[in-house]
Amino acid sequence: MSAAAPAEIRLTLPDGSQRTCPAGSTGADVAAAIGPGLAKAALAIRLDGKLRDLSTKLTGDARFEIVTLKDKNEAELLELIRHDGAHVMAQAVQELFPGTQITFGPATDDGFYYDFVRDQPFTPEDFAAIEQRMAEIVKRDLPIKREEWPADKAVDYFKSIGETYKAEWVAEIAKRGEAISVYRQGDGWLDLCMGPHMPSTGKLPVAFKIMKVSGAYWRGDAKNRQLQRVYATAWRDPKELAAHLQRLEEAEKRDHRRLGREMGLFHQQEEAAGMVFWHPLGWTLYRSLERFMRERLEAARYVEVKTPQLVDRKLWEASGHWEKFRQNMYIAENEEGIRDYAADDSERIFALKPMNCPCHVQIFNQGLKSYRDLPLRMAEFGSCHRFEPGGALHGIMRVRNFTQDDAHIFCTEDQIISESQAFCSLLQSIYKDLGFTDVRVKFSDRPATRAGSDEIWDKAEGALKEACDAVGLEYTLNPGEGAFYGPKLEFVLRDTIGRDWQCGTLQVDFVLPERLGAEYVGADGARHRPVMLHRAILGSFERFIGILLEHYAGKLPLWLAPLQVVVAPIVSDADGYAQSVADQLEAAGLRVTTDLRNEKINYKIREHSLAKVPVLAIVGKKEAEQGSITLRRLGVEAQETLALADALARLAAEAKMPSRA
RNA sequence: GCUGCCGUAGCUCAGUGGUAGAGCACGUCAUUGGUAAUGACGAGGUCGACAGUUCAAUCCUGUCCGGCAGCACCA
Repeated sequence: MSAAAPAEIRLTLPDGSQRTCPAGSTGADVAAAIGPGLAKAALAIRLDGKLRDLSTKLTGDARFEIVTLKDKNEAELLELIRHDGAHVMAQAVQELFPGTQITFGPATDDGFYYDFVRDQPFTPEDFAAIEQRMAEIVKRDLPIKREEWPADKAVDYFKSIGETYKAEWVAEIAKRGEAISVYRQGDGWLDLCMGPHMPSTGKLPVAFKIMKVSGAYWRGDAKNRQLQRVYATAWRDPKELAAHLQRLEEAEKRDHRRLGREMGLFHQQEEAAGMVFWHPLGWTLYRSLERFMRERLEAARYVEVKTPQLVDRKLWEASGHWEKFRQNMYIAENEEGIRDYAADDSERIFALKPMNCPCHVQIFNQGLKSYRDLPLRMAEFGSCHRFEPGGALHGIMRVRNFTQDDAHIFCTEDQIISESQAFCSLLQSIYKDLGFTDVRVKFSDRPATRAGSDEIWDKAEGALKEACDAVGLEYTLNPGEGAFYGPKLEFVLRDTIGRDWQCGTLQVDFVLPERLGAEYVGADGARHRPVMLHRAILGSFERFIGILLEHYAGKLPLWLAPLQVVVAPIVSDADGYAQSVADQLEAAGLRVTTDLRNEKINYKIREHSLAKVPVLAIVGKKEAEQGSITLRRLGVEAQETLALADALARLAAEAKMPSRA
């Protein structure tokens, strides 16, 4: 501390009041001065809005806040708790399993994990023991103290205790010139950490649970050694923990794989791993979505095409996919001697298309294009095959055969901006109609090695940003993560349990037109390269339907529901009337069936409710006599008896596909 | 692909070194019942595949296939 430091410093508390204390006091001192209750509850302080250790020495005037379990900044508080939790778990594991090395242990959205190095795998049976030891460490109430160490001391220390990964990491931090801080928990155990932390292990709420263990690569690189990642969830109190576990259970109920079975939409089987067998109802849903997309694309002046599944490798060589993407491609080689005729092209090798772009360029290249033809928006619901690694497959969200709502916009450089804007606005309108307003956008800009001049990149990056701004989409930056052929936007939706899935995308491409020789004649009479915008809104029908199912927990909006109405008579005397009601509903454009089985109405309601049929039309003697129907909505006990004509009109209106506003 | 776990009836799951069980679903019969399960009876499985150990394997071992979670990769 410099000699000029004032003897007294002034703290401004959250309520605006001011308080003075001797310079060099700690947060804990101030808390104690305010009151013993607060001193006990204090977990950390906030100095000018920044979270700090309670033991931080106060050296100047500042806005000052004491953080307790009641802190209003829930996210920051939880992170503090979880970060401590990670350390407590690490200590517990090292006490229980000597010889285990520690590496990284950050907080996550619902808890924390820690990556360990240990030859023997952790098993779910170990979880209880670890939890118990953690609770014990909490009970020991070990003081947590920050220490700043010179880098070489830290390297030597971690090496001396066999923590080679920590030593490696310290060396790296030191190289960047950053300070090395360690947090000591009790007398012996310590971990390299930036902090902040709570003052002692006793402050950690015993509201954590170890959830799972899995492999994870050191520094996130598959070439490195695989570590064991132990995940835990952690909360402010046991009630919150219980609520979280409850949420997970609920999420499981809306898992798209489960709903797909319960609703009779699709199935998958090992003879076609990573592919989808769409059942009649599932395919109806698929087609509704397809019809919706087709209408929107037509309104947005796209033209639709269809291109081959199997294409000679020559095209993939020209496009660069053969070199860059071959390990993900299904290659069809001709087996010798299986045909009883001589095939002209038995020597040739074909591959199932993993992407549609090269095929679209082939269409573009037919006939000489003029600048007057641009922008040319070429759409295809293109079925693509990619040999995805087995561990990546996930229901219908990550498959090996999927159908992209793909399109390529061939345009001039000057049109990038307007086309990007038009696309973002189309995308946003479609997401909105499908019920998604919480869309994450990631913007990836120029990577270190890239094609195209800086000038063009400036233009392309600017266009993508402007397009987001124009329709009010906020994005986060992924610096340097763009493709080598151009910058991109990724539109990400989140599934039930918080996993993110990329759906839409917009990519500017300066390279493929070049590689595949696309050109147009400009106003100047000379030939020019068009720019290609690769874009998708749903991403793939398969993934998007999975997201839709989870988003709505199977309770799809009426226009998307594959089976919209089931007409169920209460007694068989009403069968004839039920059939006539169904016929009229069908004539009004609804997807409807009857349930004439000899079952009680309770049974029928239960069954169709479980199958997520949105509307049940119940008819008994009363309805048959009055010419009415009684409607029951999915998940709603209330019923409503309407004149048939009214019901028909109402349901038909409700079942209308959203069209361009 | 990597790590861990898993694969028994259509589904959800018990179970055992001596070739298997429940609930629901399914079929038959009876029941005509006003808003989330009517009852009785019946049929269903080479226990994922292939090898090995064993007198004997659904169970133990190995390999493969598939699934789940995470990592890596990706729409």
